[in-house]
Amino acid sequence: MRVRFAPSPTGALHVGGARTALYNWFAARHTGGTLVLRIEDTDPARSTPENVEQILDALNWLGLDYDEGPISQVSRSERHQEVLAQLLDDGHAYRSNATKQQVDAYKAQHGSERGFRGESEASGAVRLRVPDEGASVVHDLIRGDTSFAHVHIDDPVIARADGSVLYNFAVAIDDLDAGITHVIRGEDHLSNTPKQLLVLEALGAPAPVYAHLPLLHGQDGKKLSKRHGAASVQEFREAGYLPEALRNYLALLGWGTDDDETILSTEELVQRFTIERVSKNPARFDHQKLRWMNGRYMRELSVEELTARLEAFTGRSGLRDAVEISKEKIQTLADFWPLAGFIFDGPADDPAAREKWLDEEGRTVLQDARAALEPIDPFTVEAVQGALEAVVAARGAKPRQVFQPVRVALAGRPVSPGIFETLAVLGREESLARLDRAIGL
RNA sequence: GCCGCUAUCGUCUAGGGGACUAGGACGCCGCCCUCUCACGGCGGAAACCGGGGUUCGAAUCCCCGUAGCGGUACCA
Repeated sequence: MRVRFAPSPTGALHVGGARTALYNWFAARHTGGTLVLRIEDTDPARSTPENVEQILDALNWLGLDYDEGPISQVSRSERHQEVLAQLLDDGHAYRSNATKQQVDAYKAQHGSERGFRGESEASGAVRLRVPDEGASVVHDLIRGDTSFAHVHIDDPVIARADGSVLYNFAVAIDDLDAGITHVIRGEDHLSNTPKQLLVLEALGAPAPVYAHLPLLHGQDGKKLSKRHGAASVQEFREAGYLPEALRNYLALLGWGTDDDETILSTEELVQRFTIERVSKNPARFDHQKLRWMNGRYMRELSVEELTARLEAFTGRSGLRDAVEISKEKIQTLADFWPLAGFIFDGPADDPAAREKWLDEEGRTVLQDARAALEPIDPFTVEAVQGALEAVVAARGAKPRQVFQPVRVALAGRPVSPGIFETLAVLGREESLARLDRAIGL
């Protein structure tokens, strides 16, 4: 099996494109086949080298490698011109100066039962001659056979007047030359497939097998875009998601196993993936489920590994102890600093929390707590826990009436990792200093 | 408008004629655990788009309708 991922460098790699890349990668790795990366840059107005770089970067971060490429589509223009000349020569294509208005007028005149057919002229854009009779059938592994009657298809422009080729032509030639056996791409390409089939047929060349993936939508059912929050792979990376979690989530958007397993490692995904099991209906992207899944993946990492990722993500070092006591409470890498940053940068400033927990009574609690903690050595989780529980007992208070003021004194906010663990990580000196500062307020 | 694709809980899905009082996951609700927030455990509410067929029997097959989406570019 030879498959390809062929993004157009007109912007960042979006999750829809990433999902397409992932499925191609699964198909190739599952069968021991080959994945070709091709950059569809035939639109000079929208394609930039920066975007190519960004796409390559995103694929790399996602952990998707390829066996051939990246090859630029424009780099193959010599070959494209050769085929174009051949089609012009043997009458499968012709030049035409017909404008959009003329095409519309033609169709208005002939009704819906007749696609546009132009006259051969000496100059102009190149159009492919579509037969009046018959139909092109797309053989699709996901959708079965879909038939498109030729009478409904306009003679498509396959090259601009300046000679540069267009997508529906280039894609057919490039897939053919690359020996692509299975074209796995988004469903938005299904309706244009007969035009590509017609190019191949004019050449007497064989067609690949297709697999048109259902599209991805935002939570509102509309096409996924910026309005839905993160939409590009880069944005998910910056939002603190793990590539392995994103792979798992994306894999399940349009594909599932017969036993409906949810957490599947990349190895399992490769082993179990088959195109035939891809769903036919469009899927909505659910950030909440991704978040949940990302949390699962983070908790499965060792403290060492998670620390390494968090240090890379935050650009800080010495995070290990803080990571260890925060691990169960965060779902993304970005959640860490808001939760545990106070350990390094000092208490956060939360007036509402101070007002609620560091009132007159709260400060007497802190004095008791300070007195109980002061003599402790070594300053371990067990030791501080014993000391604070003794304070609770001595005051006849509810546990939270003691723990919350201490928490706010240390963290500045009412939410933090476990209070005993936090004390132990901060150490005796720093803990007492923070209590003193809060008492003095 | 025309052409095409699709249609199971709010969302992702399992299901491919009888195993369906329709299963799982996220989310939601309740309870438990508990120093906050989480994590974890237990329980609950929640769906076969509508109408015709085919069949002894339809979520599963066919047709029509409806809805959503895609295409209809000298974009990809």
